[in-house]
Parts: sequence; structure tokens; C-alpha cells
Amino acid sequence: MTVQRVSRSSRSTAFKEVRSRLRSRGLRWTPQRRALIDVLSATDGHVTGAELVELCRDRDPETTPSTVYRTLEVLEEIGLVKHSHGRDGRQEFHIAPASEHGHAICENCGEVRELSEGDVAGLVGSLGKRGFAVDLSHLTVGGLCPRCGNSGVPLA
Amino acid sequence: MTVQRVSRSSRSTAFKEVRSRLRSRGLRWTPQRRALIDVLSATDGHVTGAELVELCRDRDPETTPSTVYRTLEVLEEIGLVKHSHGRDGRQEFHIAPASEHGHAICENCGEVRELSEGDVAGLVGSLGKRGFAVDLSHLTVGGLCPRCGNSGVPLA
DNA sequence: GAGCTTGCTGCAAGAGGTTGCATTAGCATC
DNA sequence: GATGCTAATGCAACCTCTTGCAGCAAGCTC
Repeated sequence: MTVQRVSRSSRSTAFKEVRSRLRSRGLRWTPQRRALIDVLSATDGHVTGAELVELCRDRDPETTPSTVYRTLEVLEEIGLVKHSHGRDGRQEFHIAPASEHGHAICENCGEVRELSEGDVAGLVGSLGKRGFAVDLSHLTVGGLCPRCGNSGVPLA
Repeated sequence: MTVQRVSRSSRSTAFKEVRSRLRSRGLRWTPQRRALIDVLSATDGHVTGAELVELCRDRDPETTPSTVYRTLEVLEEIGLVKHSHGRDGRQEFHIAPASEHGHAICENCGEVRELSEGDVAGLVGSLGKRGFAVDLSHLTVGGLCPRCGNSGVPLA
């Protein structure tokens, strides 16, 4: 439950931007959405849905999961966040980066690393030739990271 | 709930093999396991956990989910089945093939296609150089298949 | 065939996530 | 500021697994 601090100003800038993006689509700006965006802008890396619900509850104990998940859906639609699936298939969210990317997840320690364009170029090209348009944010590969792969007891 | 028919003989061959594989590890052969293997050997492609529970219930309405999921775990341990995660993060099982492979899942129609070694060679090599040992059965990529990508309304 | 060990089952409870529906409340308009 | 449209919320129920535990039974030994 470590939360990275960001400056007050960058946070409120994010608010205004999201608010106008919502409004331009006829969507509404509610306290619950504000809280979630606040939480999201203060977190780093990848967060699971359950963690976000938990963090929102820290701010407002009344928070209900369905609202959080529905808001995340909306935020993904307007391009603010992206979700991918962790090693156990659970959803993980992160603030949308400049470029889409895949993820490599260590099946032992759970560490997530982002894949570079070079890593996936072959796969994207190969599938592209067969007419399959790859969605990089939904490219997940499991395996063992260097630390876990080299140790004596890689898997439980 | 479509179930592919296979010959009686190939089915009972599978039984004997699994039974001995279990016994050699000190594991037991129970009616519930027999039922699940029966179901598995009669299905084609990828099945979700819930579907397997349902199919087992068709044979024995007493079937409980926990038994099915625990049996699937055991069968994966002895190498009979493999699981991967579908587009919504749900578990999908399939009878273990000769070689491990990744999956490409269409985010529109849900179709699953298997990735060839050539498709993933670049990614596996690239990650391998950095010390990450790829587990091919946990390589999943989302996107749009040729049918859905070319149609006028690719996504809902 | 009886006894014994211990792996397996079924139950119940719980976690994470989704969905339907009645109610509430943004916000545009007057 | 009052009104009305409708998006968003909160609740409850549900789905898909997962886990702990007590009791059952597979199958080894004698």
C-alpha cells in the first residue's frame, strides 16, 4: 500500500483535463470519479482492481467496488488508464503511458516488466502478416525473471 | 456446450495412462477424476473451468467445483492439461499438446489461435538474452483476428 | 478380508469481479 | 433557483475460483 507522492499542481492539472474529457462526451464529474482519479494519479506502476478499491476506501470508506470498476471502464474508454491481466488472470491497471506496451510477468515473484517495441516486433509482424492486429496492451508473457530463474528453487 | 465425440477405445486408453501416471506418484484414482478426464478427452480446443464444472455436472450432478479445480491442478502437474488465461482473465484448459505454445485471442469474437514457434522466436530470444525464461504456455496476446479487424464494426 | 495411512472429497466461507435495477444527483435549460 | 433528462451510484445477487477443514475412502500391507 505504498503511495507515491506527486505535487499538488500536477494532480489538479490531471483533474481538469479528465473533467473536460468526460464533459465533452456527455459524461459526468462526480466525487467518486474524482477520488479514483486522485488515487490513480498518486500511484505508480501497476495496481490491481482490488487494490484500487482498497485505496479509494482509505479516502472514502463508503466506496463500492462496482463504482470503481465501472469508473475504470470509463477512464479506459477516454484513454486515461489501460488494463492488462496479471499472472493469475486478475486485472491490473496503470495510467496510460505514451506508448502501448506488453508485459512480462515473473511467475515466481510476480515482478512485472514492460516489453520494448524491439522485443515484440517479430511477433507483431508475424501475426500481422496473417491478418491479426496485435493489441500490445494485451500482450502478456509469463516466465521466470533472472533472479528467480537462477536461484536454486525457482518455483514453489 | 458442444462435445466432440471420440472413439471408446481411445478414451479408455487415456484412462489407463492417466491412472498409472497418478499411481506412480502415490496419487489416487477416483470416480470424480475419472469423470473429469472423461469430459476432457471428449472436448476439443480450449474450455473454461466453469464449462468443465458444467460438463462434469452433466455426468454427475453432485460434482463440486472445488474438486474439479483441484483435479485440474493435479492433471496439470502430471502434464495432462495446460491452462492459460482467456481474454477476460478466466482460466482456460486444454489437453496438453506435444509442444508448448502461446495463444492469440481475438478481443471481438473470442477466437483463440495457437502461436507457432516462429511467431514467438524473436520475443523468446530477446527476453532470453536479458535472462527472462519465457513460459510459452503463459504467452497470451490480444488483438483483432482478420475477420473482425476487417469488418466495419470491429469492436462493440 | 481387515486395518491403516493419507490423499481426496464436499462443504462452507470468502475473495475478486460483474450485472441488473431502483434511486440519486450532475448539469443543461429555462 | 426550479425543472427535467439521464448518467452514475449503491445495493444485492451472482459468477468464478480459492482455501481450510473434517470426514471419507483408495489402495497398500498383512
